[in-house]
Amino acid sequence: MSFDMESSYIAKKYEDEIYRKWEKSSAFKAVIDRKKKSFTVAMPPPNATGVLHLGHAVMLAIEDIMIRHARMQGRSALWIPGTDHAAIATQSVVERNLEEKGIKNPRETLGREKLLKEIRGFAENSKDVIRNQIRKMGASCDWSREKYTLDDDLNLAVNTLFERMFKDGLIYRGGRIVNWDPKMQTTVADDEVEYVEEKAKFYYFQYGPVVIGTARPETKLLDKVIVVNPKDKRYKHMVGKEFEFEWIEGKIKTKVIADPCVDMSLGTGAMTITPAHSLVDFELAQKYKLDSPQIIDFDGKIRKEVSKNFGGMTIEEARGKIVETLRNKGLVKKIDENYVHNLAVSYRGKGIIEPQVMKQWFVDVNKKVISWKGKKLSIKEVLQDTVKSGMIKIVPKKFEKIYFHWIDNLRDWCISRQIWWGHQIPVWYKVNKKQYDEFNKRGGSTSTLLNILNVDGEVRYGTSSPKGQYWLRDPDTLDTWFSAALWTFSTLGWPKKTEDLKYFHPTAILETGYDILFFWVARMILATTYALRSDKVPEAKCIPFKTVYLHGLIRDRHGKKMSKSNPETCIDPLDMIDKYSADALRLSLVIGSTPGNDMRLYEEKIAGYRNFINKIWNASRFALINVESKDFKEEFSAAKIKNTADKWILTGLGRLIKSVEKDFENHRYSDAGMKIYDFLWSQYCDWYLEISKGADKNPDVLIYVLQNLLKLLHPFVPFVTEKIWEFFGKENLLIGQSFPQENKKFNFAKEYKNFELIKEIILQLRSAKSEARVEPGKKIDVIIYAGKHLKNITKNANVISRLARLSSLKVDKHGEKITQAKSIFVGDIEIYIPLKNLLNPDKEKKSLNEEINSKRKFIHSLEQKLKNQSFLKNAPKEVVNQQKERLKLELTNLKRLSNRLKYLV
RNA sequence: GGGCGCUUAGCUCAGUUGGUUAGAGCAUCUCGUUUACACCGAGAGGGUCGAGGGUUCGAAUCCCCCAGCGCCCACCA
Repeated sequence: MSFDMESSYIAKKYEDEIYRKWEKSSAFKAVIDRKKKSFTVAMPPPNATGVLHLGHAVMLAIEDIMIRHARMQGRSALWIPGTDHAAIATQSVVERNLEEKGIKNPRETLGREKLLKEIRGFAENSKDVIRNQIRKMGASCDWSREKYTLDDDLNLAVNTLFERMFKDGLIYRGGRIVNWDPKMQTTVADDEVEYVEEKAKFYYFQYGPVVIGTARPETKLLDKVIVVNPKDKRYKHMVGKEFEFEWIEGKIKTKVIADPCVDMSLGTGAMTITPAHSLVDFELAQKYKLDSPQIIDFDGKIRKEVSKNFGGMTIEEARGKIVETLRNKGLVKKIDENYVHNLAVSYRGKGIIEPQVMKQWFVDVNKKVISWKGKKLSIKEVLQDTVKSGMIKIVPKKFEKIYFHWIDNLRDWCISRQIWWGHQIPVWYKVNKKQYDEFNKRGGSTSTLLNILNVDGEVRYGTSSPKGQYWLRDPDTLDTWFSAALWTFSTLGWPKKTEDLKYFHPTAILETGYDILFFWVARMILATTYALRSDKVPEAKCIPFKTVYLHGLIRDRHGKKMSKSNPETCIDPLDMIDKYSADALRLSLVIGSTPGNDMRLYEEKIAGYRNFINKIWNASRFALINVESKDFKEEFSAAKIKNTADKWILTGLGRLIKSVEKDFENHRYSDAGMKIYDFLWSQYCDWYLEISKGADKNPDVLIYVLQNLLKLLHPFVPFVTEKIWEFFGKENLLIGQSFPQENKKFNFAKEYKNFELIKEIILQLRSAKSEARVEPGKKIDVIIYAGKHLKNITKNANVISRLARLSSLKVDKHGEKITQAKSIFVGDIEIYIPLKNLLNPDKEKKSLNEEINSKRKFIHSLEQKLKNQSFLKNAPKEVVNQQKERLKLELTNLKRLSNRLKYLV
């Protein structure tokens, strides 16, 4: 064994080298082995837009723990890495960069092909950056199976699924109200709309016979219908009648209808509707077969066709002007300046959402076409069943409720986006010559144009043009979550029937942040159940994963979201790796975090775990210094263990392993990590190594426990443990070792208990102003120097009598006859008690009195309890006996305390 | 408006089916440095477990109510 361990662990020096070693060893590569069970995790693909942030770091840390643990358990563990093209996010970043470079309106200036080339270059570049960052975290993923959502084979998967859903009528083109982002010029899904509270003006206008309230006067240009509640007495007489009166641009005719959806208590109880720019109004208009004229165009301006005076104006301009017009006509009744409402903004682009009626592509969530457990079910129903029936478990459970609630409110999913970066929709429209020419003349960039041209003819699926003239391919792309939804099986080769797919799917667990439960997790269930289900494939094989583990978000020390705009609290994982090691960062992200709960992170926390990493290093260093290479045996029998301390640490290790294994089963990674942390630091180092210093060491046990601890720690802190493993001069890497199992032969319950008692005694003696010392070269394991006048140290009366019981030490009934140095044996451990260091009698008296008082109180309450009939009747016997014994003990303690007090006086 | 959480030491958080006198890390203070480690060791102080009520022999834990904070969903004409 070569020995060149520095006195502290230098992560920077080793981490990259160790990662290369793992990669070279093909330890990450998952092999199909029918004798083994598979364990698959599909890595949530980071967006190919830039840099790794803490959200990725926490995901990588937890998943790597799962994977390394499974691998060490002997399962064929596959972790599929990859990246996501992140349609809107990426395109908007690239467009912004180009604009900063001075290229105005990049879509028009560059055109489709050139812009896509720009984006592709950008994405390739960030993919490289991300790959390296994933390596920096120590992620043991199978790089040979790396995927990208725009790879050819994943493209094929997307198109295949689209085709099938299209033919099943699950994907349809429909004119419905969608969330339109005028800034990015695209639709976004319902889930991608965020609401931001905003203070705005709320206007009350005289609208013919009624007063209406609105925050958006500009949408009222063409309102022609008044809606009231049928029960509303104020308006009952008007229902069904028509009115003619002066409005924004001259006289208009208006009809009054009644519908129960109107809230009488809200505003004036009367409203007008704008079907083209409000979901509720749109649904009402459909119910009563009303027109839904478009008022605001796709650029967010008033349409010229709609208004002579306001056409072409932006919303803000028009709003002011319209209110002015109405004021001049005397129709403004009141303006509420402090109206607070929620402004809908796009989750990605932060553009203000304008609802628009458009023909777009949707996934029907209510059509019953999936064969599921003997019935034809809808997407919604299958989504519900997978979780309700327990096929898929969500950790923590509270998210199951949130999931069901989401399904209840789920509407058809709009999957078409009017951007270019992504999977182009594989459908073609039959148009006439005029439409064809016009489309091409005007650039044909998005389906917005198809809407303007009113394309409404035959539609065919295909990735190449159907035969015949005048076919136009839909220029739009699919929602990025559509391809992401296929991630677990498209990465394994679907639609081809690959061996990988058969062996590694369904994946064991999906680990991700709870913030994308709906965006992604639910949609994966949606896509997988539909895509994989057939008569030959049973339901249980048609789920993407068996468990969903949702981690919390990382927040700064004040509980706020970390954002790059605040560099003071924003932590860059790479900085932290550089400063404190990847291992320390990993621990800080895992320990103290419970699934589904947000966690606060700050630098001191990471520094704390860096200290622990160093502790592992030094404990190993100490052990290795003390043991020559051929000095220990890896296998030994229980009979060879003689020392109490050895028996104690081995038993403790067994218990630790058992408990850690249980924690892994229950996804309690934080608990598992904390237990190993505590065992290594507070038991192995603070007790076992200290004790071994003065004694004849048993190198077998010393090394055995250390090696087991390294194995236990490896999933959490792979780098440092692997590096230390090298010093054992083994051929095989630690990553490929098997995870420790409890060795039942090394279970010495009696000695374990004894040693725990010794620890307690020593602690009590220590707290009595004493010192723990180890004397080299002596036979004894522990020497305790207790304070002088031990007889006056009240706390230890009990200790002394317990010591007496355990040893041959003679004390009188009050335990106060120890007046000089003594050494006693507890088992094979000798405790040496010289008396020195005088304590302050006054102080002692005071604290003694306090203690006696609190003891009295406690004894009183115990006595009350033991007199209580219902306690005696109902409490379990063991508890009663326990309490009785305790009372006895406390009474003797009280006696001793009182005696001690007398003695002092 | 509907739903879901959270509130435990100065700070960050554990506390598994109710069961000894409620725990850890950091921070603070005191002492120490011996065969690994100052990124160290030993010790101390610090909590009416958000408020109130209930169930129970026994509640941080279960139930009710109140307060504060947060999240999700819906919607705001």
